[in-house]
Amino acid sequence: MAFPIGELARQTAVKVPTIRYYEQIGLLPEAPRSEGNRRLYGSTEVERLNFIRHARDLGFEIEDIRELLAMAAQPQSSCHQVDSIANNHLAEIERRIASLTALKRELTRMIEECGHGRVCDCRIIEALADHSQCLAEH
Amino acid sequence: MAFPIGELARQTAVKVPTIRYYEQIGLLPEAPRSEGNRRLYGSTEVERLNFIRHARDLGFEIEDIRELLAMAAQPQSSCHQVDSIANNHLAEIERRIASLTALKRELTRMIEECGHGRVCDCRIIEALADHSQCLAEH
DNA sequence: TCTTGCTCCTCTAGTCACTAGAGAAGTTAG
DNA sequence: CTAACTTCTCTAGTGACTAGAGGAGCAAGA
Repeated sequence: MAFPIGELARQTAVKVPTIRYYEQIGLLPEAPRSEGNRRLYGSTEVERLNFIRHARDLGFEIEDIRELLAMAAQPQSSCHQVDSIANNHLAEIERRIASLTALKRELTRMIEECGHGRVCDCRIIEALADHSQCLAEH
Repeated sequence: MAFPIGELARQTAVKVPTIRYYEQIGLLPEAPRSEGNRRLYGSTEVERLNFIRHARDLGFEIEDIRELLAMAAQPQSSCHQVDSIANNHLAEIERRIASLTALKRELTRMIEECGHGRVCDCRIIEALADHSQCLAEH
């Protein structure tokens, strides 16, 4: 029933030091200890840690996850707040995609214009140096 | 001709503590000082800092910028390395866009399935909790 | 000349989410 | 009994800044 931290790490694909870190910041409750002072876990912790890992994979921040866990613990309450966290996160992701796409366009253009010659003619260096080329102005 | 750090900050839109930080890590050379120990700058520093800021805006890491600056200082050498840094960076950006797009898809699906009712029926919480829904399996 | 308010100085510590490493102690297999 | 492995605690490092304390310089107005 009870297994040590390495086994929990294997079952959830979360590294051992990360699990200890999550305990330290209170994302996981303090684990009961064996006689030899090792942390002991059960299936509840596997579930909780999987929840955390999945949310992290999706890019949620630790504080978001803290809130999501608190809400998941109150199944009778409205999921309006859950929805709002997820929607905020989606908006943030969309912002990041848009900004990265703009960067990609600019970089691609810079690279295409580079004649692969000497640095003194390099369009990449030039584009970076030239104040007037900054992203804000596109 | 020579102006203080605040003026450099204004001209380049880089914050004062950031400029001092760049000097500390050697991205900017140590500035000469006035009698009252204030850093003094000229147009050379404006150009260098604009280059740095633009590269940072484009998402280049400090170490990349260090290399780009070193190359820009040798205008007779080949720009092959410049091209390679830019291309690596472009590939990294494309990876990030792809990964964010996958997250967006997953999040959108989760949000759409959420019936906006109680937490006990919330598809978002469920999707996060459910081990089998993890991204790796898509 | 004095004061007010701004800018600047150095230094330390905090952010986020871990990751690395040291040194000691418990556990398991042969 | 020993060797190899896992676990323990603790500290410090990562990247790229940001915040704050406490003190000094400087420019303009009364």
